[in-house]
Amino acid sequence: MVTNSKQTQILDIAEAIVRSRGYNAFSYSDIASEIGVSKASLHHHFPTKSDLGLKLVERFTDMFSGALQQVDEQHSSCLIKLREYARLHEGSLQENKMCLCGMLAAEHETLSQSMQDAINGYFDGHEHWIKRVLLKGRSDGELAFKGDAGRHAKLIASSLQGALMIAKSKRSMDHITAVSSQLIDSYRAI
Amino acid sequence: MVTNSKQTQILDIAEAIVRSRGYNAFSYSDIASEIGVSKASLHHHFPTKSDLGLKLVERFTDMFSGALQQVDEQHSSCLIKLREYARLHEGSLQENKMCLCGMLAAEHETLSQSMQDAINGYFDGHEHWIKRVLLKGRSDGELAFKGDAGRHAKLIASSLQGALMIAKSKRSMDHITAVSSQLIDSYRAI
DNA sequence: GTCTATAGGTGGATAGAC
DNA sequence: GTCTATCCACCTATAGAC
Repeated sequence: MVTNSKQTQILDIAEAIVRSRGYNAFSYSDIASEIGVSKASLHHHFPTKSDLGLKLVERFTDMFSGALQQVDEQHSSCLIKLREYARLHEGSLQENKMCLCGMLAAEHETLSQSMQDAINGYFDGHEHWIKRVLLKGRSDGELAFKGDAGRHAKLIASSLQGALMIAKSKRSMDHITAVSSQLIDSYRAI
Repeated sequence: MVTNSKQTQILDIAEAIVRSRGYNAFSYSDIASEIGVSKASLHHHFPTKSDLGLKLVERFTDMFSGALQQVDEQHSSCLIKLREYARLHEGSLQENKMCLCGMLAAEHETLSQSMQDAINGYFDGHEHWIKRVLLKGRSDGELAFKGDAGRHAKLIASSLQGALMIAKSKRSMDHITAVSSQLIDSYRAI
């Protein structure tokens, strides 16, 4: 895939704004003034705001999938995989940004059906990945937890999304690192 | 405090809209059409949107404090207190609504300073309450967890906020109940 | 692909009559 | 306290020239 530089530039700026202020608080005008083109030009690349929003979600989902694949390739330890998963969220807050899909989940009811579906798909993918890591880690004796792995996966994904939201609101790296490291500690065997 | 019925009515409707669609996706016009008054009348009661928003947060914080106080009075078991805390969040989703302050935390950067401060105060209060319950529960031998109670309090508050957000997005009571009950299981002694 | 111009709508907020 | 009328800024989106 060749990265059309103009579209990429638009998506980059749009993503940054949405992740810090939300979908309903951003406009084509914000992007236009930031990259120095007219609003009409933006409509040439993304006819409607919903088109742009959907691309944002798809690109973010792909990006995160790639990151998780890299984690899978670079680490065999499931404890470390889990820690890397948490760190991906911590990194988000260093730029004072939420997870794109976490932000959009809050605004879910105001979005187009296609965006809603894509967002839910994002979370399903996360739960699936975490569940797989948990099961493998437990059978390896590296992770310890009681009960259904799927429920734990939901808990882990939810914790990090909630932690990001609260930490961003408090502008507190301390909050996200506390939650992140406490979470890992809770699943470490021994 | 006598409840001025008109202001209460306005706040009730505003809260319902914000908790389902968010602060930036709601307008005086939405409230006006729902209760059958003009926008100008609303401005008489709440001069600016930010005034209205601040009252919403203050009222919600008071309401939740009252609920927690009731939990403290009605239950001596810290395990049950914790479960009741989680249930307060589950109840929210039954009307397909987020926690007011969770929703506003996502939109935090777009809000007035006074609203931002009030929202952060809400979360501080929660962490404080949970931490106290955790410490008492552990010393009673009813709850079990390793490490700092403050970090666990942050984890618990974050989990439920995140679970609400994802569950609402998926319209899945299953998601919030899974997280809620898994969370309680994790802190139960034995 | 980019622009100017503009349409058509809605946002929060105010003036002033009743 | 409530209304109508109105202001002005901003929104998403389109038309049509270059």
